[in-house]
Amino acid sequence: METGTENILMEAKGVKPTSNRILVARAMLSAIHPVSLTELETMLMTMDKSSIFRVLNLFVEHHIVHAIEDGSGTLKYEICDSQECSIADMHTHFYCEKCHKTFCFKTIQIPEIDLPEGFSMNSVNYVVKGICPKCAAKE
Amino acid sequence: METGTENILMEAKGVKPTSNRILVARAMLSAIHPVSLTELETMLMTMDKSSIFRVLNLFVEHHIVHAIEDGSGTLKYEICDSQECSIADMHTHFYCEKCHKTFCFKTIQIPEIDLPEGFSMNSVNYVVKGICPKCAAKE
DNA sequence: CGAATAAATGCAACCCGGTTGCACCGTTTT
DNA sequence: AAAACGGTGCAACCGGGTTGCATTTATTCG
Repeated sequence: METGTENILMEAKGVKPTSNRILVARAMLSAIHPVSLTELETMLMTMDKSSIFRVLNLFVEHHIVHAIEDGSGTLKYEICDSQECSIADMHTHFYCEKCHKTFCFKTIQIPEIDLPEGFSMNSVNYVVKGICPKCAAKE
Repeated sequence: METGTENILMEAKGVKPTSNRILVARAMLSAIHPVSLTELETMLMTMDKSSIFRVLNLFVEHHIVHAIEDGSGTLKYEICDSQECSIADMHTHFYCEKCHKTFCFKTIQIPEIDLPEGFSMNSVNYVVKGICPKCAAKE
């Protein structure tokens, strides 16, 4: 298999690029919206759900992808833009309640807040729910 | 049964205060943290899970309570403070990854963002994940 | 190189939160 | 009092997520 962006991503984070992992990474890179486990399952019919699940978890641990809770009830995943994928890199998401798609507002940073004394932050999730332009037009 | 805060809440929103609904409302008022369906189930052992579920959904529809996705995978519910419970009233939440409790930062408003053209907002969810003071001290 | 070891994968089964269909029961209406 | 309606409990279901285990694939080491 040819070495592509995927492998660079993984090797940079110390993850061995197995063929399955490359498949998952490619599928995610080709997706426009953040994808769910189930979506990946249908995209990668050669792979078992549990394998995809484990690859995703591995990726999350190694900050190759991050998980988004968009309020649909199912987790969505997307490739981290930056090497760090720290809180400052996290962006806002939008969940359309009509078409059930999740949008990334990559240009909109999550506004920071001051936590009360003693609380320490690991991650932030900022999701706006509403209607996307396409669905609004369909009315 | 004595008329209390619960009934006023419900009647103000046009919801008939049945005994079960009063039970759910009381349980939620007595809780410190936002509660899940399962937690309510153990608090109200006389009620069936599906009944609690339906009461919660009814309350959400009538803006008596709102649902929070704290990233634990299970929905949490809490009584709305204000009559309106509009976006401006929504506050920030904190999910402790150690003790799995959800905290309300009622004083911290969710910072607003400008959505791209065409997107309309119905609700916002802002959740910070990390470690709470109690769990940090236990180390 | 080939055996021993470790890692990755597929399969099947499971868990659990959420949800629904349906029958029953209590309340309201006429 | 009968009919209509809403609320409730029960049981069953659904689907996302997760795990145990056996098998395959890759890696290490003699």
